[in-house]
Order: sequence, then C-alpha cells, then structure tokens
Amino acid sequence: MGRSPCCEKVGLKKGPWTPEEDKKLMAYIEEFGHGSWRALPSKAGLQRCGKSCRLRWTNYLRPDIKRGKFSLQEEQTIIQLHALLGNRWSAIAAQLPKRTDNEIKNYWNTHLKKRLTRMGIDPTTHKPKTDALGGSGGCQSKDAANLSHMAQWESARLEAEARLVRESRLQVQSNLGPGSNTQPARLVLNKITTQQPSLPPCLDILKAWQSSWSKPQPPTKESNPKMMHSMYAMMLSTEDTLESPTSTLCFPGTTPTMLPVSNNNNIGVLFNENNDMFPLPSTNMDGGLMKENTVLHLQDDDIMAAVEAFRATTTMYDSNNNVVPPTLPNGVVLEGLNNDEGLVYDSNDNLGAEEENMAMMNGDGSLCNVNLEENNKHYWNNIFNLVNDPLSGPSVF
DNA sequence: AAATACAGCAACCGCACTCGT
DNA sequence: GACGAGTGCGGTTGCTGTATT
Repeated sequence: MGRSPCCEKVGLKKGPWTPEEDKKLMAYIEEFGHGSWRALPSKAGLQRCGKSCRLRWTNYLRPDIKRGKFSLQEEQTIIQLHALLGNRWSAIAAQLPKRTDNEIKNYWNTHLKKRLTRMGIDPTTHKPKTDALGGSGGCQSKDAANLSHMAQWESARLEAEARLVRESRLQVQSNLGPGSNTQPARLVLNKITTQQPSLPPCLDILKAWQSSWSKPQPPTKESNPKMMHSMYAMMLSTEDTLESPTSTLCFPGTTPTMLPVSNNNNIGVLFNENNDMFPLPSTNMDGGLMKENTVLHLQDDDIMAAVEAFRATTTMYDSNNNVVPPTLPNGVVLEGLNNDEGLVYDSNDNLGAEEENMAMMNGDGSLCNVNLEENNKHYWNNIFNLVNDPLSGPSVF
C-alpha cells in the first residue's frame, strides 16, 4: 500500500542532531514518553519528522544504550548469530543488551565482515570461499538444510520474542503511565518469563526443543570440563544420525513417545502426559510435511516457552549485566558455555584436533558420536581464534 | 602542510508489517 | 476484507575524523 512520506513537510530539518535538539527530545520523552512519534516533534518543539526523532532516540539517546568498543564476547555472539540468522540485526541485537541493531550492523559491516573476508570466508554464507572447488556437496547441502531448519525455528522464536516485548512494553506502560517506557525490553521480558504458571500441555514441544539445544556433552577429557553446545554440534555435523533441533528427540523429566517416521525427513512427534500428539516443526499440525520455507505460526504459549527455552541456551545476563551461565532443566549449570559457545577446546583454548568425534546425548541419555566435517570445524576454530586473539584486530587488517 | 584515501558511524530512505477502524 | 496510520527493520548514504602520500 502506498504511504505518504513521513518527512514530506518542507522545512523539517535533516542531518546531524544538535545538542539542543537532543536535550529537547530527551526532556520531552522523559516527561511524557514518546507516545506517537509523528505527533512528538511539534509537541517537543523540534523541526524534525517523527521518524527521525524515533531513530535518534532508539539509536543514540536511550538511557539503556552502551556505547564503545565491542567485547570479545559480543563479537562472538554477533558472528554466531549472524551465521544462524543472517542480516537480522534486530534479532541479533535482542541478544546483546544495550546494543542497538544499527550499531551492530555498522560493526559488522566495518569490522567483522572484513575480518571474515580476509580469512577467505564468505561473510554471507560463513563458508570458506573455496567451497566451490572442493568438499562434499552432499554434506554441505545437509548442513544448509540443518541450518535452514534451525533458522526457521529461530526466526519464529525471535518474532515471538519481539512481539512479546512489544506487548509487555505496552502493558508496563499502561500500568505505569506516561514517561515510563524507557524500561529495557530485556528486563521486561525477564519479568514475564521468570513467572512460570502452570504450563499448558503443548509446552512439551518447547521443552523438547530446549533440551535439544542444551544437551550436555559427556566429559571427553577429564581435564576439561567444558560443555558442548548441541546447537553448534548440529550446525557442524553432517552425520545422518544427527538431527536438527526440530527433529526427533527426547528430554529429561518426561519420556515422550516417538512415532515411526514414514520417510527420510526429520519428522518428529512428541506426546505429553495426556498422550496428546504434537508434531514437531518439520511437520505441519496435520502431521504432513511442511514445504521448504514454510512460515511457522506458533501459539502464544509456545512462544512464551520458546523464549524461555532459548534463554536457557544462549547468553544471559544478570541485573549487573554480567554473563551468567545457562542452566539446563535439570539444574545443571553449563559452565564455560558462554565463553566457548559449545566448542571443545584444548588447554590452549584451541579446538581440540582429536575432537573429531563429538559425543552427544541420545534421547534416552545414552551417547552417540557425531562426526564433524573438517572444513566446518576449522572454520569455527578460525573464527574463535581470530576474535579471541587481541593481535588479530587492526594489525591484521 | 596540504591533498587524498580510507574507515567509522550517525542518519536517512523506503519497504514491510501490525493494528485499529 | 480494505484501508491507512504508525512503527520496525535492513540497506544505503554521506559526513567526519584519521591515516597515508
């Protein structure tokens, strides 16, 4: 549908904001909240369009914004999430507290993208640029399928989280009145998701999903208690037995029944305590196969649990904005996960060369081995070595 | 010291989506 | 269901500071 441009009025100022304009905008929002952005400029005495005001506020003036150099942890998170999500900056920003999507986007384009390019890695696909010359096409397509499958789930989750944030903001704002909308979305969401009323039965799906994303790695080295993040194992794996987070799986605490699958696709079906059947996302709700790129439409209950599930397996922050290790449903704390993102390191913090076979838990708690493709392993190894190496920054590029 | 090239980043643009009517 | 307002989002532009010649 056609829209009238928001800045059609002649005389509205564009370009860099002056300190005076910033003061006016901040003073107005602190007193009244932003309300309607379109109406704000005239009320605040600004010769700007509402869109410009919103951008200035969200990207620069908001009090809950951290500026300055990105930490190694933040760099790692950006790279990994970009590998999974692509240029979905708002989704990536949702996992980095106090960073805006615009800032992350700029940082990617000016720093991280160049680093990967110089390493010979396509920053779009996160694969070595020499892929076309060699390697196993079949394995790579399976990788891509797994990644795409996970990305579908993640995409749905992030959309859900964004919606939750919007809704919760509205709710908090309406409870507290004008001027109270500066609450960081993360905090608002935490308030909601930490309340866990009796969960509806369908949440077993999300439990399963959570479990599939946070299976602990059995100790492969006595001296190294670090845990493996199953998501990355799945991203790295090309083994047929390795399934995406949305395929057949089990989780501790409940014992879902698995339906036999009728084809080679990763169809999964779970049952809750009442034996209600819940097809996993590779199937539609009729149990039939979803077409590629089918958009998932999750119920709100699923969304709530999905958000909680993801939080259990991704970087989390305490009230002081310190990273806290995630906790599995059974209470196991995944020590070292956030720094290492699930990869197994040797004593020098390099990925262990002998770790070709990474063990994962089967649904029944037994172990299965996962063969990792050399190229992919080296790719992630390179990335983490690079971003962890303080000398590899400007001196390299 | 001046000119030029480059990097970094704030801000803009326009499309897409959501929601209310 | 159609429409329009409001907003979110990602791509792009262009300004500014710094490095290099």
